[in-house]
Amino acid sequence: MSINYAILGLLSYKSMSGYDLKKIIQDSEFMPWSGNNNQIYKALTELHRQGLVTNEVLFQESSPTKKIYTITKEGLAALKEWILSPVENSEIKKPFLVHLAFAGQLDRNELNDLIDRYERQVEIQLLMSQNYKQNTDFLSGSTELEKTVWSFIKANIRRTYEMELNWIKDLRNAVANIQKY
Amino acid sequence: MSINYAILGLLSYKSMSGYDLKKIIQDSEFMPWSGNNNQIYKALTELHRQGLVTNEVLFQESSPTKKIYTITKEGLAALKEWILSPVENSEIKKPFLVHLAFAGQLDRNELNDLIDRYERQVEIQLLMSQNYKQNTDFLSGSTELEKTVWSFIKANIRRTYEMELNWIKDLRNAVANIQKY
DNA sequence: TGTCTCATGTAAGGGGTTACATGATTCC
DNA sequence: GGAATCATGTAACCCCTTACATGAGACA
Repeated sequence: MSINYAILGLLSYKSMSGYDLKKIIQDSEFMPWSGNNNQIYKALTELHRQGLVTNEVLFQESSPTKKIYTITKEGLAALKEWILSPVENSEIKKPFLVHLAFAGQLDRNELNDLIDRYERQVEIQLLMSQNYKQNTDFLSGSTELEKTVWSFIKANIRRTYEMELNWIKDLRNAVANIQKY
Repeated sequence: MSINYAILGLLSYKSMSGYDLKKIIQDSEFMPWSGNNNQIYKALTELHRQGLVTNEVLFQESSPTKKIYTITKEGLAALKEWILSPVENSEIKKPFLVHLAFAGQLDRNELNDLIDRYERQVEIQLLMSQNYKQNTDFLSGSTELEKTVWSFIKANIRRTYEMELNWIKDLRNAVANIQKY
């Protein structure tokens, strides 16, 4: 899954600059790219070379010149083809599970502390994902279908954190009920 | 989070060769490394250089010579320090969510098909994670604490897939109830 | 005065991936 | 005869990350 298709997808909603794309991708929780300059500007150069986007240079007073990118009909076709192509498997990295796997090295207090710290970490992530007022309202605003899928994307993230919090509580109880250490 | 600590952790359970470590890491669902040769053998060379492991060369008839790695007391100290160090945030990459974000490009049938295919994909992943008889029984076998944490690691993965399947069902219902496309 | 935002781009380095290399034994 | 397992290692490549570079205006 290349960032190029995510960029095409965002441009299918609205024409915008590399800088705008960068902010959206960086702030998004479900797009798995950091959105650093190198990625964005290299991707846009490549998409332009392939004729999937065009750009219009916009001179501004009191701000740097920017390039507004617009998706072409070839770009829309490539986007649709990609959306329907096989979906890569999810990748889930939870460093906590690796720490936990070797909890045999810890005493009771140290393990409880590790679990407590992880719980607070996940609570913070859940709060941030809920409080986050996206500057991407235009992305979820147009049709009823689009509103639905974007709300479900948010719900997917929220449920992931909620599941994790429930699991942590069960883990803590199970650990507390162990007699011998 | 470096693979080096995962290797130290595995060696804290049992001394073994790079080849053994490779198989365990490749087969494990929660250790986020592919476990290719380059990673494993480079990590072992580095751990050896740092004095965190020692190795013993073992000549065999009818099999290649192998090196059995054993964790040192410095290695155990480094491992424990790492387990108690701050846990990195989880990273969750779900390419399906990116496809879904641009579902506005699809008609009803195409979207339903996309959802159905993802559901089957997750069902298969859930089945594989359940049916998987680990050759790492020795890892979960020693103390009650270790048995508990390893069963919770498995449960975490299982619950992740179950949550996803529930979410897919809700998504399908919500999409079906949309009148206008 | 220093930091933030806007705006685009480059350079260096680190980590990961696949593929190559060897060679005996076992299984189909 | 061909593939898989055991076993260790190297080489080339790609992607991603951080940091550098420029420069004006706004805000504290």
